[in-house]
Amino acid sequence: MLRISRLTDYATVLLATLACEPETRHTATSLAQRTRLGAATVSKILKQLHRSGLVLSSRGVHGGYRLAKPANDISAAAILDALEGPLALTDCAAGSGHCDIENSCRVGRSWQKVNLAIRRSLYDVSLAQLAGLEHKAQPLERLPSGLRV
Amino acid sequence: MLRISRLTDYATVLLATLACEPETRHTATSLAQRTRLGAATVSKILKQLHRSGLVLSSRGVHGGYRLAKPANDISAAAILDALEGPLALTDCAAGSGHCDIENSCRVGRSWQKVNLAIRRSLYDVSLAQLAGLEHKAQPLERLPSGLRV
DNA sequence: CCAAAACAGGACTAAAATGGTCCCCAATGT
DNA sequence: ACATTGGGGACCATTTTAGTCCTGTTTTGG
Repeated sequence: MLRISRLTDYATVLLATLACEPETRHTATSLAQRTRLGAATVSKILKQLHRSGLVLSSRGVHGGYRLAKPANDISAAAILDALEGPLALTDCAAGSGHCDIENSCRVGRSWQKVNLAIRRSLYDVSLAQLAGLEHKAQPLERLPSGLRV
Repeated sequence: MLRISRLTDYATVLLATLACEPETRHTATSLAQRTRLGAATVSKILKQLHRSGLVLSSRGVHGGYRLAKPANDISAAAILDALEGPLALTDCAAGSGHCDIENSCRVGRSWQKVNLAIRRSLYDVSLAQLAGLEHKAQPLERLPSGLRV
């Protein structure tokens, strides 16, 4: 139940690897070797992370990827968002909205609260923590306006 | 991202409907009409809820379903568990365990913390709240031993 | 004792999401 | 130039999901 996709899991591993050496450039190939994931898959994920602004990239002979921000400033929620887009817990919450049922709509509203609670949990975990680089607990970026889990 | 299945959403609607009249028996057919969901689908969900012990059923001419417990004692987590089984946020966490990668394992451990935080959020929402029958906030059943989100 | 009403269990199928691979293009540095 | 590396998709196989249907079983009432 309520699982994140495998790609998102991989993304976390990749980001954690980057977080260990934030200064150096890492090519998709080298990251694939380190993590034992398929090269094509790794590349795909990194592209996505780049689109979402979590990593910086440079092309060419000495190109590669590195974190766009300190690992402390990247939340689990941001990683989830990057890979799995702005979906909500329920269809109803996603907003396309043809919620015929009176009763269900009350329910739908309540799921939003759950959404929010979950999202808050995700915001409270940083990449540094996920990577085990944690030094001490530290206040993280706060929930922005749009609330979707 | 991180969405619950549609069936689980339906289940919530059904349970909310039952919660409105906890004393009376409701047939699958009548619930289907009230909620405008397919009769077969509703039936399937109710059977599952029965297997999980969230509703009581009786057969025969005047049979039907009703809540097994007060709506305040049914948590969102219990509903999720009933419909989506004991899966975890990540494969790694689900435990079949051939986590080759050193790095990822550290990550996997950390996802567990996130799991726990999310699960706690889900335990703190009752069916009564989801159904909008809430009177006042009230301490709910506490997290049992097994921790999986 | 039979028939109708309801639930129980599970098989089956169509549709959608997921994960993985490949291909061709653009940039960069030697 | 050319080798290297990322960028953007298309594409396909597999799995998951959701919905339906069929064949019991239990209960009640006539």
